Amino acid sequence: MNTLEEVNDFVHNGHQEYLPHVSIDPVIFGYHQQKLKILLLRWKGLDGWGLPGGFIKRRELLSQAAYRILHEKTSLSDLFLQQFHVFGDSPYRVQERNASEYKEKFGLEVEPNNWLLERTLSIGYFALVDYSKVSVTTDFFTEDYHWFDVSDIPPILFDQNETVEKALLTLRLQIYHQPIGYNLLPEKFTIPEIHTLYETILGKELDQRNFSKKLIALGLIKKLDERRSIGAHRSPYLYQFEKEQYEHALQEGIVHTY
Amino acid sequence: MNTLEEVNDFVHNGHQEYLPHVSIDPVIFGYHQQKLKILLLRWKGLDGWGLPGGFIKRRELLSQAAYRILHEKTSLSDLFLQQFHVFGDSPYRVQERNASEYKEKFGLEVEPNNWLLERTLSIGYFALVDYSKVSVTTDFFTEDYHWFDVSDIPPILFDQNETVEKALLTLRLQIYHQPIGYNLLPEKFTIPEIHTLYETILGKELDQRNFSKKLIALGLIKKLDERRSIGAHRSPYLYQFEKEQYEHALQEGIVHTY
DNA sequence: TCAAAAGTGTTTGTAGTACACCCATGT
DNA sequence: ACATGGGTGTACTACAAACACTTTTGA
Repeated sequence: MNTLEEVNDFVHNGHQEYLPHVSIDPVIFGYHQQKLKILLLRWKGLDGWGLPGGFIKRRELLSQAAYRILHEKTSLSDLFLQQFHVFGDSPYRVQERNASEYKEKFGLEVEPNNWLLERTLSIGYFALVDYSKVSVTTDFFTEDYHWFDVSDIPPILFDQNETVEKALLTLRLQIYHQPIGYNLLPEKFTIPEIHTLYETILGKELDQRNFSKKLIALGLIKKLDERRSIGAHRSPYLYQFEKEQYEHALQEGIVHTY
Repeated sequence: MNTLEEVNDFVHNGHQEYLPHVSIDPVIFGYHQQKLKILLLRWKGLDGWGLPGGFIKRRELLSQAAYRILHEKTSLSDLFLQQFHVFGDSPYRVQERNASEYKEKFGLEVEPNNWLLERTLSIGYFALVDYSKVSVTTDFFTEDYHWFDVSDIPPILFDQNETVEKALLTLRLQIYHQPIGYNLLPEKFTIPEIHTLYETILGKELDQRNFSKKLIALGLIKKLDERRSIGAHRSPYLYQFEKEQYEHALQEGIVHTY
């Protein structure tokens, strides 16, 4: 959606293609330089950062819509994606917006009963992606993007700070019952890397010996016969996830601590 | 919504009061005679059982809408209510319905672009209620109600069997991290009662000694100086939930098994 | 040879699990 | 007195938690 013609078509006829009143707002987590990051877009006119949301097509399955939106923004197709909450309690979201806002901010003429002005519920998804493989696509409404450290998220649009908070909370809870990491790490990784990832997500220190013991005992990872050279230090072994064990644990859940 | 006038107003003008495309579908759990039950309504015309769903008013908070719908159907105000999933993947829900269906089934004339014919996403909530305090209200669309044993749910409307399944799964998972029972049991209850409740929800046997030990150790319940007379047997002690501990555990979560 | 990071085992404590007998009550 | 369900304590086991020193590597 880049030409003015496309944008106008979306604004004036979008309700024929998309369901009004419901949006999908993905919180995209990536991991880079030992920091957990979230991808935000800079919304033109609104002068603020926001989640890379989108709408559901009228004949599209909900889960397909979520994958499509993610793919459109990040060009990724291999990712972990999970619905976590519907947001519909923010006073901001209950109020409908007015047409003059659109005129001012985007320079677009919008009729007073336009579908984009109506109240919208937000379905929150969180995604875990390989930071290095993401290439972000911007469009008419978004002029920039940035990976923000989760410990340093700025005030963002509408009630979306709440969405990010809840996504992080869900991720932290889930890590105790499901393996996480397959989509956040490269195919081959070292123990110190996954160890730091878990510490970063949970925001606390984990004993290195107990941690690796646990992952290996659960059969989630296996040691390879390769090492990574990291300069003036001992070369750590590379590991891979055991795909079958990992999938099984995803399905069945695991009960444990780290 | 009982008079024909009210019904016609809802069908033809409901989209002015309610958000189209989104419904709330509550799975209401009750506990009676050592069985876990779900409340279903008999939908007139559709000739089938279904969840007691409803729509969200345009200026109403999502959580308020859920409470209002529950209250309208059960006349309860003290209950545990929690959102658990949005359903939008059923092929049935993607197809829009046609007007002749309404004519046939309800005897109502409906214009072809009526809001009720459009695709609807369903927000699943589950509720835990005191069976004995529920008094069900039916209306024009619903002619009867029934509490079904969870092990014996009939095929129900649309994709709602999936909704019930997922609600049950969520309940079973949650019972490991949160106390449950406050809304399913009367104020005073015996150990064998709550023990059977947990066995019923989890669908497996729990050692009676370990179970009561655990609940007491967690400080969730306290023994009263009363007993219940149960006929030709030893009278069991009555217990009560420790409200503060219980609330605290609800907030913070508990990590344990039973 | 030094600095920085990786790698590895053992002990201790706690909590889950398994298990069986006596007690109270009404008929 | 008997049938039925209620109530209680202990021993074992497994796993989480705590903890420190040696090895590798490049500068």
